[in-house]
Amino acid sequence: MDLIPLKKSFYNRDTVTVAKELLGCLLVHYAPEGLTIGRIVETEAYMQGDPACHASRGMTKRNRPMFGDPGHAYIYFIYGMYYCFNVVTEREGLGEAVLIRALEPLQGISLMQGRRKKEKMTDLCSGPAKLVQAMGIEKSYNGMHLQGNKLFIAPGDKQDPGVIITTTRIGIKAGADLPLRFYIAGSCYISKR
DNA sequence: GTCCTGATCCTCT
DNA sequence: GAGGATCAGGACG
Repeated sequence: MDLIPLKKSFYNRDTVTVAKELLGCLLVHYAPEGLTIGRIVETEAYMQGDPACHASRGMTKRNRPMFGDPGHAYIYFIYGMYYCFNVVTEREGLGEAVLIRALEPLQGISLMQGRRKKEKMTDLCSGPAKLVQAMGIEKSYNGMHLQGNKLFIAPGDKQDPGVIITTTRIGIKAGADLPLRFYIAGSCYISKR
């Protein structure tokens, strides 16, 4: 399969479109310990005017990467223990992003199992904080662009990712009724609930 | 400065 | 199904 990073122009579009088209794409991380790859099976869109979006109340030290160039990573710390991985979308300065919520593990499975201290395939990447752990993504990647050769997203090997289901988002209160969560129908690697 | 909340996950019942 | 871990931001005084 081709492991060529998606171009900046892919991300510099409507956030919902990017969130849908990221489904089926591959998240690739060349870590010192080895290569891990996961197929994106679940995303959520966070947009301007959305109370749940960190950027909805202007720029702060924490959310500054969200206002950067499209195609940058925005990684943020939550609940004192976990990190979530987002990709910045739309034009620079707008402050929109897509949260990667779940992956189907493809390569580096044993590495993921070691990092997660879990054996089951469905326990490796079935949640935003889990996949960050399994992929070995660190907070130092915050604000980094995804066109390099360490951490990036590549087009999926299949043209058609399958049927995309649109539902309301998970685990948030503000804006909970907005249909901004997308996942691949039938995948057993999504974060359920 | 204090207080509260959260785009979570894990470990019990 | 419920509660704890654990900390940075944001709201308020």
